[in-house]
Amino acid sequence: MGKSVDNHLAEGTANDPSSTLAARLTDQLVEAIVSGQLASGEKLSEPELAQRFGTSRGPLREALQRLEGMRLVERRPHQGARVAVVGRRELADLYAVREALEGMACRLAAEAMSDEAIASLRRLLVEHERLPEVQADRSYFQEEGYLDFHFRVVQASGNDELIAVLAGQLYHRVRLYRYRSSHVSRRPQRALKEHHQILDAIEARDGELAEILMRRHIRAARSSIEEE
Amino acid sequence: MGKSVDNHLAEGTANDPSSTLAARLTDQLVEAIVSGQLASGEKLSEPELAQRFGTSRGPLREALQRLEGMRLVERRPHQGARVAVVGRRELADLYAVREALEGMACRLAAEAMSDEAIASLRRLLVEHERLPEVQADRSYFQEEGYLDFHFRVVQASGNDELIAVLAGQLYHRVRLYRYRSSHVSRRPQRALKEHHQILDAIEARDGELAEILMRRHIRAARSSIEEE
DNA sequence: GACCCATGAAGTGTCGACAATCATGATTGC
DNA sequence: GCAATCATGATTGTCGACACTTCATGGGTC
Repeated sequence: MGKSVDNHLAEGTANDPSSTLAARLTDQLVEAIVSGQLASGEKLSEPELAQRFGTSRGPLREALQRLEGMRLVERRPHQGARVAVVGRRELADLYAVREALEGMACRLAAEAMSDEAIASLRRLLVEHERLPEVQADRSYFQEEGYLDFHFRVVQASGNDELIAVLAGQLYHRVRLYRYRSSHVSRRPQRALKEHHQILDAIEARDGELAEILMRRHIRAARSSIEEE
Repeated sequence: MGKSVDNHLAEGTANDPSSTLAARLTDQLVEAIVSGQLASGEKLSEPELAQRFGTSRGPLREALQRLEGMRLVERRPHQGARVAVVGRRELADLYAVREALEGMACRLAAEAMSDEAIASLRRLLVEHERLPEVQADRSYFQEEGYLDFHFRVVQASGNDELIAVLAGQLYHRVRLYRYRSSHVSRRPQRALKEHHQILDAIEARDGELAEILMRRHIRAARSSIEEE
């Protein structure tokens, strides 16, 4: 999963025995949903899932609750949980919000990001460039590397509310759509180039430009998806 | 609580017997936290709270989980839950995000809001004007009426992701700060006037202006708080 | 006197069982 | 034959009890 490039989004406390069972279950369910193993819109039976993951309904319900918080599942009283459906409509809304928030994140990151963090992120982009999928202009590392860049920029903004909203909710739903529709960017090299440009602006401490570039980058990605 | 002006934020399924116990508990806890009955940073003991609300730990844990989703409490494994602390730093971050998102909401609302909804919101503002606290320029209806306006504009945007982020998380944290610090706006009449101006721009279908006015409105509120 | 370790209590995490609710299909009445 | 009603099964919501972790207290040692 993590491959050679470390992935900051997926897999949190997956195999940490000191943590709680509910937390591990949450990670497993996120993976199962995002990977399409649990289909979009599918009904999630508590007894069945509990048995499948070898646990009782208690921690499983807690995990479902957390997934509801991430808006990966929808629960209705006395009716159970279903995997969220992220269609074109939802994705358009999602990207509109991303544009506003990540543009702002870029502006802040241009002021707050440390030189070391910038250098580290640059190395990550270079690593991505060497990936065979990208070289062949096929896909951008399952889109996970793509989100990893965005994640780091958002973290560098230093605004905890912003980080919570994007990393805690929106990115999960983006991942849900990407996998479900087996989406592969048709413009990996182009996207990677744009990432470099954005990082250039951040490095030059030009927040205004960084915001403009990021907003355009997200709009382009959105168009690319909508044209499919 | 609701008073004569209906409040769309507080009190969801509070006394709906058909709903689940956990849902009602959630509403009660939100009220208790936002009203300061449960102090900021206070440790929340599950057995104690369960007894106080006359229920078992099961539904109570579920309610705490939901509060964690709203970021009103923070839970740590094997250590329990504490009421979230929203200080000046957090509030500044919060308002920065609000500025970006609600500005966007205004732009969308200018396109999507129905004439009836505009008229209804206008009536709400006129009602607010007649409140004695506002007339005396003392406070703007416990700040709840204030948020109610913002809530309606956001809903009118039609962007479900936006609505979920603002109404599901950010507004709760704003409320937490406002009550905790027994905050009362020192500029209710001014704020109300700005609300009218924003609605004017929406009514004129001028999204660009509506966004500018909303952003300035939120910046002004933020300054007003920071100067206290 | 200070530091470390053991012991106890309190609290959280997990489990299995019961009760209430909803969905499905058969039955009855028109 | 069709619609409404009722019974049945399964699932969700709730509860009480047990196991494990954490924190505080007290005793012992250096």
